[in-house]
Amino acid sequence: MSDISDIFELFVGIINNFHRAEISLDSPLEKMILGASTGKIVYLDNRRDAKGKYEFDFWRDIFKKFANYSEALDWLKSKGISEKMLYSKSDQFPDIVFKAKRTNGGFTCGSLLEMKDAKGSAIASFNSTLPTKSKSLKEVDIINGGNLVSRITAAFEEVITDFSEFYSYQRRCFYFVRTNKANLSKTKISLIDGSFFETIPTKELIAKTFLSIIQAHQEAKSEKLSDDELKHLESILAFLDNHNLISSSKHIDKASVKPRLRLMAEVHPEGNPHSRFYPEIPARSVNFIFPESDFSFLQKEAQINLKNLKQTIITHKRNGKYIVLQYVF
DNA sequence: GGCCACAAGTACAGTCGGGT
DNA sequence: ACCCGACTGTACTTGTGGCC
Repeated sequence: MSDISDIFELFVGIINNFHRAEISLDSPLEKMILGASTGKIVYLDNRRDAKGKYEFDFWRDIFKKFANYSEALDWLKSKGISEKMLYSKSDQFPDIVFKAKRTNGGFTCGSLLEMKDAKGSAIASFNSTLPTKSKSLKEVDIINGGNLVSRITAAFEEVITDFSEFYSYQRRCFYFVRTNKANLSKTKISLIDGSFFETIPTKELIAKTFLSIIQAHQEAKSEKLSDDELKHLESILAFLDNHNLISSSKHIDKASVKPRLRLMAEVHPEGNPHSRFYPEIPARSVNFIFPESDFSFLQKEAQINLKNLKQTIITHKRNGKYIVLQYVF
């Protein structure tokens, strides 16, 4: 499993900015992230607001390398990035890709980050991407049904050799989640390791979803499928692992409308660290939640100033223990 | 202990806008 | 122009805590 030191640094940066009162519990999540992580972002989904609202020019370092704007633009165009894309909001997964570091064997760091902001106490639904503990850029492209994210990331990383290794490198996923943003006495903010939401593999989750639809029909019609038929179905449904192919609208012969399946996921309270299942996470707190298996990393980072942070442990019903670094207002 | 009011959770549909 | 994902809004259902 790759190093999470960059995500830890991001968290420390966010806490420091809270301390300096540069941000508060109701600041935009993007402002919190962008203000704490300069120079390590190699894909940013909302380049428009970053520049317009948070004084963060995603392309600044690229432009610095060229004598003038048009030279930079020519280079970007050669990488498949049009002028129109520079400061747009692409609405793709993820919100942010962090820079991967090279090791002698391959890569480390380079995590993916997705933000979820909700007025109520439930985590905003996952619209198109089922949450997982890790994904490669290749998988990201499949989810998005295009290669915009990997194109921009690759341009930033200046990958020339070993692209396929870079492309299939498994990056850890983190979720920056706020709940109750409308009520500051209840607000909770957490940077959460993706494994918290992945208790069974996505492929299995999709297969079981369709199986459950079939079973619901069995019950509704009170017609039983045989065990053999169900087993056969299960093995067929195991093919359905490509989210993009499921959710794209379907051209059906002779039909004048195109059915469009939307795979959305809503977080069960047991999988929501901000729910009553986890009283260790109080209102008005900012948390970093990561698996116990990363504890050795924490010890390595112990020299970093942690004096304002409380350290506790929560137990996920299915995934075991998670360490929580916590700042409470 | 049961009822009620409100909060939390669930399940959708509708809208908007970016990318191709 | 078309395709599709993110975001928004809301109605309905379930859970909970206070009160009689």
